[in-house]
Amino acid sequence: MSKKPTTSQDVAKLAGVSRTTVSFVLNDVKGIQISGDTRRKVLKAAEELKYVPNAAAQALASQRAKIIGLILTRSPHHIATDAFITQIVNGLLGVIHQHDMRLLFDIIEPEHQRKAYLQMARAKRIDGILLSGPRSDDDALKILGEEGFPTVLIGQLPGTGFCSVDVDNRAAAKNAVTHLVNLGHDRIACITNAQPSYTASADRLAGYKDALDEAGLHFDESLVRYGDFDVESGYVQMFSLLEGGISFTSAFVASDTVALGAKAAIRDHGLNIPHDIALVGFDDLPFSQYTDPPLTTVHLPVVELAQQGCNMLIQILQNEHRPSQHTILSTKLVIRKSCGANQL
Amino acid sequence: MSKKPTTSQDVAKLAGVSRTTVSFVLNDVKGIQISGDTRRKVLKAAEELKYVPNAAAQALASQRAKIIGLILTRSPHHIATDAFITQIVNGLLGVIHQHDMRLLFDIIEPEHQRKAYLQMARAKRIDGILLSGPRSDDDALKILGEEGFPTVLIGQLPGTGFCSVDVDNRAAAKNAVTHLVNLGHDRIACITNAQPSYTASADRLAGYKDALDEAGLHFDESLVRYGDFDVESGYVQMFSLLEGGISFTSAFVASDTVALGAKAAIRDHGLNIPHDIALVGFDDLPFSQYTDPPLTTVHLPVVELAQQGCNMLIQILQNEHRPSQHTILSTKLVIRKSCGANQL
DNA sequence: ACGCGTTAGTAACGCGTGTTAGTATATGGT
DNA sequence: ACCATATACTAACACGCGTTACTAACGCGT
Repeated sequence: MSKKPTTSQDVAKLAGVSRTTVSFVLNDVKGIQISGDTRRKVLKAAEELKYVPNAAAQALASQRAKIIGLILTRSPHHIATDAFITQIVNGLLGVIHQHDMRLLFDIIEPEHQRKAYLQMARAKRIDGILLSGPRSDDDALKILGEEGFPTVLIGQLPGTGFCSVDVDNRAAAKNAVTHLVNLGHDRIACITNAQPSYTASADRLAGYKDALDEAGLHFDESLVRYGDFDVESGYVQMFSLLEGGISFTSAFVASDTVALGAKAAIRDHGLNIPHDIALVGFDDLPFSQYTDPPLTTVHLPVVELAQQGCNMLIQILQNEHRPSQHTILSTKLVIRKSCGANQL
Repeated sequence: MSKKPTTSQDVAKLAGVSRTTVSFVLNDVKGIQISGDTRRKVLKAAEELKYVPNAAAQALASQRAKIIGLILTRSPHHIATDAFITQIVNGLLGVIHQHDMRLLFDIIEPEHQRKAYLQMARAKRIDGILLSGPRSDDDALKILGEEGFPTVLIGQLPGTGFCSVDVDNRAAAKNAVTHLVNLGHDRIACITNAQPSYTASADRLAGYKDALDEAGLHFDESLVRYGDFDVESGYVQMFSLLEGGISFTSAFVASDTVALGAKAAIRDHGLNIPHDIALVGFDDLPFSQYTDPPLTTVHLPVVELAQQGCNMLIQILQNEHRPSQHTILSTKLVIRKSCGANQL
């Protein structure tokens, strides 16, 4: 059967030193003198016994779990089609591994178990939290802030003291819509990526309005629909627009995933992209350049967002000071064929 | 600043009982008699102090971390476009939450840090491992088996004693290719989802051969290409086929992601799907029904795979016995338009 | 011989919880 | 009146490690 795992005591015994010395050597503690001779003995013994320190004991003694938590606050249904997660996790793991930490991943439904990540924080199961998709009506998050728990938002929550990493959704959206304006469109529909309680969603819609304003175009409420993260919502909302009786020649869809659904609806109406309706998305998901026609969209530096957010968090964990930093990464409009600009 | 977190000792003091009693009450220990009166006192005190047990201390004392690890053994590059992860995680979290556990997520590059998850297991950072994409040349995995660490594979590794959850890739591929045969195709190309060292990839290719055999068709090596998880590889390999000089009227691409790239290559050659080339994919990713034309593909019950795998793992963790169980879930061919069967 | 700093190492406590073995009080049977 | 048994709780140890405070030995100048 499975014998007892080896402890640092075993290593100490084999090396002929005290457990303290083993700890000093293996952790390479500064300001402590250990002769090269015993150092080698300890390392050899540890190697021989294949010693791996017990994570729980280490965490308990050192008060650091060496785990950071990535929390998404969306319903599982919305997550299912979210192509970001993969990229976020990817960016994160790179940084996390560098610091010899691990990633605890969880999805919290805003309605149900809002306090789940509060628990994890209080239980010290995780040293810090990276929270994607923060919502203003999240009181667990508020408490986290009051208790001073190391937290970094991917996204933003104005008026709170949280560190955050984000893009300028509003400016990016404005830029995308202006591109359509410049192509001669004056009736531009809009489908958001989500309900407006998500700040990113509200900001992108605001950017859409900004572009219309600047172009002197009338903002028509009946050309606006609210997506809900997933492909179906894009299909449904675009369908609704097309049946709405209000004509339009182009659409800004604030999410590539939602745009995929919108595209299908346009096709099912026998219309051509970009000839009948020019389409611009948002996010630049991995598959977006392979749709037919390839989707013009706003490139979101997701991997960098995750990396910088993670670096910020780790910095907070190391120094105790926390300057309430806000980083804004830049986006870029990627012009492909769905907008009609690259026709030939 | 942040005051000291409350311990069970604090709860005990406030409730006027011993720490032991607090533990008994909060853990609802069976076979121990506690009067309803003190039980209430303890619960009230815990509530009042917002007591949350320290995870590390619990883990150390109980020898159970209440964390299960999801390990993917692929390079980050391959992960980036993997649309499965989201679904796997989703299925997993549902089950994990039911058991009051958490998910540690990690991606291990086979080349570099193969032993990383061995470490996590030995450190008892995780109670069990769910491993997706097992490879036969993974010696860390072998050791895990020898040490009897609770492990469930999503996928298969014949000849080892690991529990596993999988689909019958071979039969599913055969079924998909037979569908093309029945539509009258006799020159059917094949692009695999990955290198053949991944068992799933080899199995799907074998299924392709099976279908040809059964139909009395000649297996032509020059109609086979090897994909590499991502969209680009599909583009490149389909390009190679089209330039190969060997004519074919249909293709079985053993991954929807790879098929997306293949589709783009076909389009860039000015060919029509399904008229010139009928296409069948594999996986049924969320976006596959929204491609143009919608992709005929083999539906993989990813969420169920994750759920059943997780249940299996938790069962192993609870009972000590481990029957080396293998579950095979069924797939289903989803016929859309890319194969040409639903033309009208 | 003595004092003093430096080097090399250790004993012992604390982290916060689970759990076993044991104690004190009430209950019931003869 | 006496023992046996159930009830309701607690003292004390264990989990494995980090870390502080302490000691022993050694060198070196006076």
